[in-house]
Amino acid sequence: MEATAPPLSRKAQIDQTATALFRTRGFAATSMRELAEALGLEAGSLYSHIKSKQELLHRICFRLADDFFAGFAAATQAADESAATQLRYAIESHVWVLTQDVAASAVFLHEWRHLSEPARTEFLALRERYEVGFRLLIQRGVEQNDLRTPDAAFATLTLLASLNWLPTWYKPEGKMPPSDIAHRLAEQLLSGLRV
Amino acid sequence: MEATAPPLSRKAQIDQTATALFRTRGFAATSMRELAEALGLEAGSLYSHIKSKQELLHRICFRLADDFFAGFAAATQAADESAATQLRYAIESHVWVLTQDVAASAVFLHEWRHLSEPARTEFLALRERYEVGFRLLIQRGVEQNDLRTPDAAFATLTLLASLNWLPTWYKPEGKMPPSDIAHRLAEQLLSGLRV
DNA sequence: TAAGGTTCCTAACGTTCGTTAGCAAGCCTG
DNA sequence: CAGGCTTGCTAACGAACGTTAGGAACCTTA
Repeated sequence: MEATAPPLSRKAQIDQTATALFRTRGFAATSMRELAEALGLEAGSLYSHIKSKQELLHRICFRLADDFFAGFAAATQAADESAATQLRYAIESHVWVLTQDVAASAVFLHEWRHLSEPARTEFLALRERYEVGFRLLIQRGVEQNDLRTPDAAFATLTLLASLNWLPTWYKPEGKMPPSDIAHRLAEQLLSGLRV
Repeated sequence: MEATAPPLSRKAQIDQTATALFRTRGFAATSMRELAEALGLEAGSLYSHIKSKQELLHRICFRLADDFFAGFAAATQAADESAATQLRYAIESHVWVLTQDVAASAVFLHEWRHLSEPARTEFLALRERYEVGFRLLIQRGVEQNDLRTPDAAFATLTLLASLNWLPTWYKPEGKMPPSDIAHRLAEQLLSGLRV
């Protein structure tokens, strides 16, 4: 546990404020003047720290992509675990990353379309690769008779959909800690509703 | 089956094109000049048919809200059905509305935040009311021992999340007809993945 | 004390934005 | 054929946009 968080660099403060604004207002509807005012600056001053508005979005999106991949790699590195168990770990890791920075997650999930090329194409390729990781886990789980689904690709999409809706309702100050949320989500998605 | 669709009024054409642009570009990032060009018009000409850009978004969002409520009402009117069965019908209705106009659905789900007040607040109230409808079905299903979940509110959110992700990947020209998608989604969400 | 980096300012640039005004051609209805 | 509705144009409005230039404080390090 850290006693006090180290003071954020000015650049990090800008990233953080931009993330919050991009989340609530959307990237296109957030002006640099709004962002500057939220930081107590004039608009032009921002450009002593950043190169462009686009750079802000790029950093937010790709930093989170890194986090998701790192978490997935850690969740699936234990080769002696069953695919179903690895899937549970991957789900919990995904939820963990989402809850660690809900604002950045929301931007990651909804504002990537405003990335300019070639970043946008690169981003989509990363997302596709991440989804494939989940799909392979589900397929292996089916082969090992631990999971059951008529269509692994279909199941993957709905599973990630359920997880990715979380930033729209999750409040960090809520009663349920992220670990509980992760566990409950994994349980429900793996077990369904039916008796 | 209709032999030929009636020609769309100019206003309806504008709505349709605006929906497609709002979906792919986002509301804020779509200019009236872009919209006009997609229709083969000059920007000023649009205002012979509509009052404002905001009006376009308003009509798209609230028309779809009407469709969702109408479908839900039809799905749950048979009082002799169990809650679990009504839930299945409601899921299938939801998927049906989504697939009938994927572009409008995507706008409905992602661009409502750009509604100006008081429309935005009104919209959120409608969405809340809709979610309550689903939550009550799940709760009744649990009471009737047809469904099982530790937290009905939680289950409702993940269920709608799975459904609402559909417009991001559904292609109308795909092989799977909407009725199959609806059935499969309902099956998976009610049964889960586990053997 | 000198040098260099960090931080922020004012002022302005060219562009694009949503929207309006005024006008005109074509159409259906009487 | 007259009236009005639909449809579309050109031209322009004030405002807001992202970004840049040039300068001035301040802090740290040599």
